[in-house]
Amino acid sequence: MSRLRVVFMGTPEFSVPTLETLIRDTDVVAVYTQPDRPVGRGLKLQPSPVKALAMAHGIPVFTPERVSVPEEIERMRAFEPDFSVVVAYGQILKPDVIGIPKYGTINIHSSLLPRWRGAAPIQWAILSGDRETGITTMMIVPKLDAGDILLQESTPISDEDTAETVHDRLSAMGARLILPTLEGVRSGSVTPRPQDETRVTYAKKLIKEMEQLDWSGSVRELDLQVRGLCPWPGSRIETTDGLRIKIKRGRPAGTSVGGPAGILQEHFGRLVLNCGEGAYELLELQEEGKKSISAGDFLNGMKGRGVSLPMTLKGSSK
RNA sequence: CGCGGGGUGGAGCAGCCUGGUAGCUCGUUGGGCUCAUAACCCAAAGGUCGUCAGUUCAAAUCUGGCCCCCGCAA
Repeated sequence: MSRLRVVFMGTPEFSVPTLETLIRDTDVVAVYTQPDRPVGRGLKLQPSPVKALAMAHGIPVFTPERVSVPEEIERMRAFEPDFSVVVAYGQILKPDVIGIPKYGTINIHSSLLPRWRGAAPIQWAILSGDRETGITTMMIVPKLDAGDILLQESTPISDEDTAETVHDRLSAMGARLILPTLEGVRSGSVTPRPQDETRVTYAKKLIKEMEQLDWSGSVRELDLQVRGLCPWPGSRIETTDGLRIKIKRGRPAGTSVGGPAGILQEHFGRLVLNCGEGAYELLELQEEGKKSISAGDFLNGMKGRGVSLPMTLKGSSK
C-alpha cells in the first residue's frame, strides 16, 4: 500500500504529536501553520511548535495569514494530497480548501462531539464538571466543528485533572487516532456518522478576564474554575492590600473553617480561602512577579515579612 | 529598543531610597521539658548578599555591563 500524501495544518504544542506520527507513517508533503508571532518577554518573533518540527524534518512550511485565498488554494492543490489533517490550526477553512484532498479534510477535535464545539472544549468540559471527555476525528465541513464523526475515544476527568493534564492526554490520543482514521476513510471501513444536533453545546473562547476567581459560590465551583482555567488564563485573587496571587493548585478543604466568604487565612497550618459555601485549600500559588511556591513557603514568608493573616480579598466581581 | 517585578545560609522573605557588625518566619543538628507530639524552651551549624567592573576609608546598599528567573501582554 502506497504511503498517503498528507497536507498538515496545525499550530500549537497540541498538534505536534499528530504531526510526528504523520511524518513517521505517511508522506507529509506540506505543513501549514500560523505566521511567527511576537511571543514572551520582549515580544520576540517565534515560530510555532509545528513550524519548528516541520523545518527540522525539511518539510515545506507555509504560513499564510489567510489560507483560503486563490493563490494559496492553487499552491495547495499542486501538492495533490490524499488528505488534509487539521489540528488546532487557528483558521477557518473555506469550502475550496476543504475540497482539495482526494479523500477529504480531516479534523481532530478535543471533545466528544457534538458536545463542546468551538475554541476551548477541554476547559469547558472541566468548568462544567463533566466526568469524561475525549477526542473526535471528523470530516471538516464549512460550519465549525459540525462535520460527520469518524472515530472517538474517551477519557475520564478525575478530581485532580486540570485543563493542562487533559490537554496533554488528548494530544497523545489524537496522535493515536489519526492513522486508523485515515486508513478507515480510505478503505471505507470507517463510516462517517452525522452529529446529533440536539445535543450540541458550544465552548466559547476563553478571555483573560476569566482568571478573576469568583469565590461567592460553592467550593466545588471554585475548584472547577481553578482546574479548568489552568494554565491559561489561570486563577487570580487579589487582597485589599493589593497583593495579587495566582492559584496554581489547590483542593476543596474538606472541612469548614470560620469566617465570611472572601477571607484568606491560615487554618491548622493550611492556607484556606473561604467560599460562599465551603472552603478551598491553596496548595501552590504565585505572587505577581515571583515564582511559584508552596502554601507552606508562602505562610512562612508572610510571617517573616510581618504580614498578618487573615487577609480580605477584593470583591468577587459577579 | 513594548511595560514591570526579582536573584540575600537548605525554603520563603526583610534590609537597599538615607553606604558603616547579616536580620525574620521555617527547616536542619544537639540538648531540655512532656505520658506524648508536627507543640514549647535553650543552644549550634550553615551566607564569596547572581556575576564582572567602577565610585568610596568603607558597598547587600550607589553607578555601569553581563547571566538567570518571573508577572503583564499574545
